[in-house]
Amino acid sequence: MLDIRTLRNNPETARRKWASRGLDVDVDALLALDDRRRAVIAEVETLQRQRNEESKRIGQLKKAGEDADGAMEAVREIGQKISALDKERGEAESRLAEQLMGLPNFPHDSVPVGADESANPVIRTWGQAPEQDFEPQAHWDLAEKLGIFEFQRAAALSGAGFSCLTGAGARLSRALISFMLDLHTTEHGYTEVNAPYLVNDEALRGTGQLPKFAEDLYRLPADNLWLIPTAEVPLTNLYRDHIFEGELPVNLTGHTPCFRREAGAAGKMTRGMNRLHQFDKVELVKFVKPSESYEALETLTGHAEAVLQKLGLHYRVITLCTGDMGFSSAKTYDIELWAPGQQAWLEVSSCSNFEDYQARRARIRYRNENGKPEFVHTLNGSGVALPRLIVAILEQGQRADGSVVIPEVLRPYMGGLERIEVTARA
RNA sequence: GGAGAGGUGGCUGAGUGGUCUAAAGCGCUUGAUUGCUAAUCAGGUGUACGCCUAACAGCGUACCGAGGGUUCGAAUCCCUUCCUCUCCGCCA
Repeated sequence: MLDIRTLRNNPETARRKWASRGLDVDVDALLALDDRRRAVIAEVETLQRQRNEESKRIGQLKKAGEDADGAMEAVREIGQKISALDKERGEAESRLAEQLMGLPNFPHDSVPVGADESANPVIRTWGQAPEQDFEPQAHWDLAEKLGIFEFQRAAALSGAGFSCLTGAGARLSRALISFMLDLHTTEHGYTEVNAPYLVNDEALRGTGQLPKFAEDLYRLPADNLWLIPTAEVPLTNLYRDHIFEGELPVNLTGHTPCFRREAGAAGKMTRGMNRLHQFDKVELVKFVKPSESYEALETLTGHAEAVLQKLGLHYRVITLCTGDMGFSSAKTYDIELWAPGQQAWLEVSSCSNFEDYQARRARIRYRNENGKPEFVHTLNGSGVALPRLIVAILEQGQRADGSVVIPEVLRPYMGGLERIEVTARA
């Protein structure tokens, strides 16, 4: 959520920032609503002051044994005015808050302006495509031969969009989770968190999924809870309503499954493990002072890249343009892995600086140099998502005979296994 | 799931209708004093919003888990709800 005062002070900037995201926002209407809200507040508070003074006087009169009936009647009338105006105040405040909650963050000035993903610049590429003097297979074909996925059986349980890893596939998944968590906790300075997978409305409002994106989420109506679409939600909201007292920066990492309805994904690349309703992910979350957040975004992105570098995987980093950025973000880098079997780049991580947008919604603050509470900046990024990482390991690591080489850093987590062989299926 | 107890300022904890603009203690902080430390004394010590501003200055309003109600007036009475603790039951 943005600060209404920012809009008040710079309405033109606000219009321009939202326009760069393709939104035409009626800023004047918002400001008019804000004017009315403040006028009502001033009126209510004046009346409340009168009531306080008069009530106190009534108490004194009664104590002195004097007649207070007239005064009581007068205060009763004030009270009636207050309740009428107070209702109006509540309406004005909640209407303004709802409207602000529904508006996305401002893009940072360094973000390239563009309409859609075709305007996302590639800012660096790491490694190179493996030399494969054969026609590389897509992972869904490889998986079949390796006997490590059970798509059909998963679909029988839960429908399309669910995967089931078996044998070396399941172990690979577990190995990757351990490897990534170990890396982030021992070399990158993150604290590991094992957080709830079910959260309430308030948590989802804090990070920006609600109220606008309910259709992307799985909901449990009997308990009024939602399945998390990313660990960002529980990890960031761990510090909802908190004031940090000098312990910043705070860095959290955690592995969770993620649940997404993918309501708008019809027709997109959904074969194999490219896009699932449930997948595992290791997430990175940072709480930092505002002055440090853009430096922290570079660091965080580097931590996600380190995972891929240690695994020896070819990837690239792009900057999302204004039209392609997520709702709450001020600046986002996407990391994409090369999938030779599909001749495609697959997004495995999205690293964002939300500035104070989430912090204001979730009321996450710290004490600045003057001891005054101020909103922190929050960041997060996948470090990284499992399915597409496995896709890239399989497709980049495949050999002519269909076997797949396990990256060296993973072997200790795989009981020393060096390759997954085609004969693996029982 | 059943029975009971409880949620008050950074912490402990008083407060059952009108100087509560919340006692006291601890912590923190400023100053004084004693040659250092310590001790003692005096003062200060929350958050949000609004008004006014050069101001993180001043004035005001709200906030005693949350929401609603009664009342001239609510931390205090009533209702709803969330959470915590204890005991019992069930259970990985």
